[in-house]
Amino acid sequence: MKFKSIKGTKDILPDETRLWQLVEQNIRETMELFNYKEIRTPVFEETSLFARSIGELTDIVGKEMYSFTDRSGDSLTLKPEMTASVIRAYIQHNLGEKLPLTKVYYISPAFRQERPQAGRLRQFHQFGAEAIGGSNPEIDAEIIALSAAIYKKFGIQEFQVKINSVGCPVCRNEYKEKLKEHLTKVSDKLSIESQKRLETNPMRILDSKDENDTILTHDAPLMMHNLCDECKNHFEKLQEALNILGIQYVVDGRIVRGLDYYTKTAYEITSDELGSQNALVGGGRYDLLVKELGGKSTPAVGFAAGMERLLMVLEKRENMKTDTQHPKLFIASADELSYKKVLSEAARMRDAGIACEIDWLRRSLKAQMREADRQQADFVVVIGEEEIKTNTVVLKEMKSGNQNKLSFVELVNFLTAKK
RNA sequence: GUGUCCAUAGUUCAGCUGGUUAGAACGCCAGGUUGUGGCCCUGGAGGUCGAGGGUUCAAGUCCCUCUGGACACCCCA
Repeated sequence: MKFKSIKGTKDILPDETRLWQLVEQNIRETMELFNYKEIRTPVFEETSLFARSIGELTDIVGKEMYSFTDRSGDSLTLKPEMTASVIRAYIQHNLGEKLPLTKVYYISPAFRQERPQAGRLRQFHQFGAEAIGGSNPEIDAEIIALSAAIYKKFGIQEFQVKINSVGCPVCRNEYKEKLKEHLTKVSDKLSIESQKRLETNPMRILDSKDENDTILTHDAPLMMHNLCDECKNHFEKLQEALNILGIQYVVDGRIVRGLDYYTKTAYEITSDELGSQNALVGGGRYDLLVKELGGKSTPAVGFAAGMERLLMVLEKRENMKTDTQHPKLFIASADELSYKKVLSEAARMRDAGIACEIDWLRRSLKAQMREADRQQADFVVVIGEEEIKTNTVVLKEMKSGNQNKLSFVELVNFLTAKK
């Protein structure tokens, strides 16, 4: 085969789009229930936007982003996530001046050049929300509640909300030293991967998948036990708010974030029904990002979730039957001469807002009936010499097989009433 | 980036230790009373056996490389 979709990308075929539309619609409804408004940003941005937000040090930049140079020599990047783009738009359009608290949501493709595996593609789709301009822990709780509400709307109950606090620059730096000191004592017993992490990102050792690492770090200090007064208070108030909102959660001190702009609340929603990549949602507070990207210091909190992962969970339950798109009426022609009348009737139906289909391949009547059945048309009319002469049609209801005679005018009225 | 497994019709798969024109089911097309679908019956189309090299008298079947897929590690914005 000459052309194939790029590694790690997928076509969403006509048989699948109905489900996607339904899922998107449910996400929108829930977002709007919480009064978040949709924002759409371009698929590509200046590379430096992401380099800046992610931090040039990590090997994400350059290694896992789709970056390219355009003809004017500018380095551009297909967005690997939405938050940076949303914040860029927030700053660029001074959204904070119109509204002290900006609440936006998105559904968007994103691109990362990683090795594909279960729940991981190179072009994937994210939905998420950001609340920009508020520092109160109740907003963090709302974001968590909103993300959980979306899964509940789909009837998914089997997920875990795990919360943690990653502190702020003040308490986190102190904590990092303490952690490093602790881990260095057992460094020779850690996995090779974790020994490397001790240099690059010691907090990641806490969520290592190596069982032995987990045992070795069972008494390691956790950020949540080393918070400054302000962060500690925020974390307590968050839990209070979650209790009021009736959100089931567990505190998991091993949830970490790799980037410095994250502050205080960090949370994940995970599912056992996914593979190794078991996170449905990742989110939290990022009070330092707006300023980092050139805006004025503005607190913000948000979440991002994977569409494909949501669909993976949905596909495991059979109750997700979607009503397939189908024409209301199929107009068959009995003979070659009547084809013109079929065309004009189809146009008349569509003008009247009645979804209709005809046979474009000039097949036999039998084949047309088969086609009407396959298309799941509710009704079929056959137009031939007789019908044209008498100005009537026989309307067949496919489900029952019943047929009755109508004039062309009555046909439109009948079907309009059936809409 | 690393590892394991995999790659045959549109789809799901069969093809034994290498041996004549590569099969099945479903799907698709056409017929089975000349103006009526589903079920059933009959027939048909459709495959450079992922690509390229090699071993052999002979390769879908063995070997190598590449590409792609699945899963895990890594990474995780």
